[in-house]
Amino acid sequence: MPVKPPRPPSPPLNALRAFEAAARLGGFTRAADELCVTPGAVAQQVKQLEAWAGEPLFERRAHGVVLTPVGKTVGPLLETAFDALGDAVSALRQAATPQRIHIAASPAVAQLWLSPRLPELRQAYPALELSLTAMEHPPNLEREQFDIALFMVPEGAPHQIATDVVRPACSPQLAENLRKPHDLLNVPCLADSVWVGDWDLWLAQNAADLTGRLRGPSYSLYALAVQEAVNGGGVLMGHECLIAPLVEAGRLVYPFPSLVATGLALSLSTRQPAVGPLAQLMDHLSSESGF
Amino acid sequence: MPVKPPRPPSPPLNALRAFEAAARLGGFTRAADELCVTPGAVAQQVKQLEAWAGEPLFERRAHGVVLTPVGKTVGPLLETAFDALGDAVSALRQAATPQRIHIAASPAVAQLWLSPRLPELRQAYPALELSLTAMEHPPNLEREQFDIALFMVPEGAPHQIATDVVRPACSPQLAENLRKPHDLLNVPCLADSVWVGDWDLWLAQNAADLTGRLRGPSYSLYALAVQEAVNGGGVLMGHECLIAPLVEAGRLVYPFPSLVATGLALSLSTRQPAVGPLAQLMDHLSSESGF
DNA sequence: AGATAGACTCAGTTTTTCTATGCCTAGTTT
DNA sequence: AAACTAGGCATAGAAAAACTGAGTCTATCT
Repeated sequence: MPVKPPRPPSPPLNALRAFEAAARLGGFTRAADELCVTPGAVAQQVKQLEAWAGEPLFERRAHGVVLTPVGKTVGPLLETAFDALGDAVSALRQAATPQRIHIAASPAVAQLWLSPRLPELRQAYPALELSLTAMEHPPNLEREQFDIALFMVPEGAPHQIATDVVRPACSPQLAENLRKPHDLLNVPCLADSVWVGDWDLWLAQNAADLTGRLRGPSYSLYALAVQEAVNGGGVLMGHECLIAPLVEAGRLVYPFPSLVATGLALSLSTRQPAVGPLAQLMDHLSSESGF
Repeated sequence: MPVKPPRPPSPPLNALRAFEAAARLGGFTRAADELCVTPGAVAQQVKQLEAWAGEPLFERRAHGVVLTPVGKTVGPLLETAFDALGDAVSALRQAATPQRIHIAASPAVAQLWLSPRLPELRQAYPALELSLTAMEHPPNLEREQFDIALFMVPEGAPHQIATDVVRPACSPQLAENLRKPHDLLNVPCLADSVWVGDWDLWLAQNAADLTGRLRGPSYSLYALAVQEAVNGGGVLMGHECLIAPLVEAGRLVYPFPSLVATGLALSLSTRQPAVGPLAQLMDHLSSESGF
């Protein structure tokens, strides 16, 4: 009859969070990514929670983990709880510093779409403190401290700003050598390492026999490829909504008329109730489809 | 336009918990008590959260703290969130180790009421691993890892096992010298440092003029006072439901017939849905009013 | 005026958490 | 079949966070 040991301990909150993320995302690596730590850290936290519970919560497989029955029971409950916590934190931020707005965007969108519009935004809302973070994948707005996410996502999301269509684009000089799709074999075709399928997509509709036969450098950032195209370094698979300003300015031209939809759309998302300055900003950005 | 700084950080979970407890309980000291840390630790956590939010959440006063408007907004949200978290944790414990039951009880109840009943309980439910923690104040079952709390609380709570009535009690030998209340002036009157008002309460109904005139040692644990009374060391203000076994065994007697209700009741509480072994145990204990 | 309750600060220590590294396993590709 | 890859595991050391303890401070209460 142990009367002494002070109290039965609560499980560490961080371990619960790590488990919740791993359960929701289905893997330690993805959880680690969301929590901005290494997968090893998540593994340790989960192990700690399992030690506390006295039961394994995940079954370890070679390619990822699967929830045990106990884990399956608890996962959704924790998810709800952390959602509530996220709401509370968000309310705190909203109440304490409503003028501080964090925007997340993919690197390409941040540099090509948003960056040119920022000066105007700052002028329209001088009271706001806008900060912008570039990241590959859309953050989970329930969990991460962003107010707005601006990403290319599969069509159908609310607040769609523009559907994504692609077509080759290059500098005016280079365009003179391009009469028909087969001329692409003679120039560098710039590829982006994120949107790798773009060329194949367009070729499938326009010159299927060229698939896989184009050559050219690839870039880790789409904006770099765009820069290269502007400099006449090659033909880019252009996402219309991103390079529109450069086309209007005449620095890029479209050598071929055919455009192909990627099935994605540039879309704006936020937490459910956008109020105050955030709501204004959302409206402003939504209406901003043209330039 | 800061694009670099990895991500806007989430507030530390522990700071949120500390704030939530402080907001709910209305003070750092009480929060510290619930969290099993020192008040200084809570103060630091809260300060950390305030630093994160960029706004004070509490207004510091000489006698405790009061929530600022922002704090008032966020407090209830966090409370809800941590309630949900508590539910999830509780479900985890229930799912992982249903046979492990933690009981919290006040020291007096633990030693005098529960302890004698434990052997029988263990025999009735051999599969259960019962552990018992003694504490002064009832724990918050939503937050602390107890399955059952057994305390003297103001009457009206559900699962009341016995209403609390007091009357003097002493060893049979000592009782021979006690014919009328005024004889109490000639013997040590044992007092408990927790239930300090007991004597006054009884005297008020039976010999108001003696109030404050009785003398005798006081004990930090009621069970010590009981032991002393059994040994003939003085007259105890006896809580009937706690000393009943000793009275039945003839080791204590009641020298005066008058009994007074304290307005408290021994009651059993648990989290909402008691299921499985826990529910059985609850039933067993509830029905256990007599001995 | 003195006592008190409650919160604050700060330094030092303890505890927790994270990273870095290398290893292991089981699908997938060649 | 062999090599490759994705994802998890374990460990040690390093970094960060949390906690304690002691001494202060300041409005209320007596």
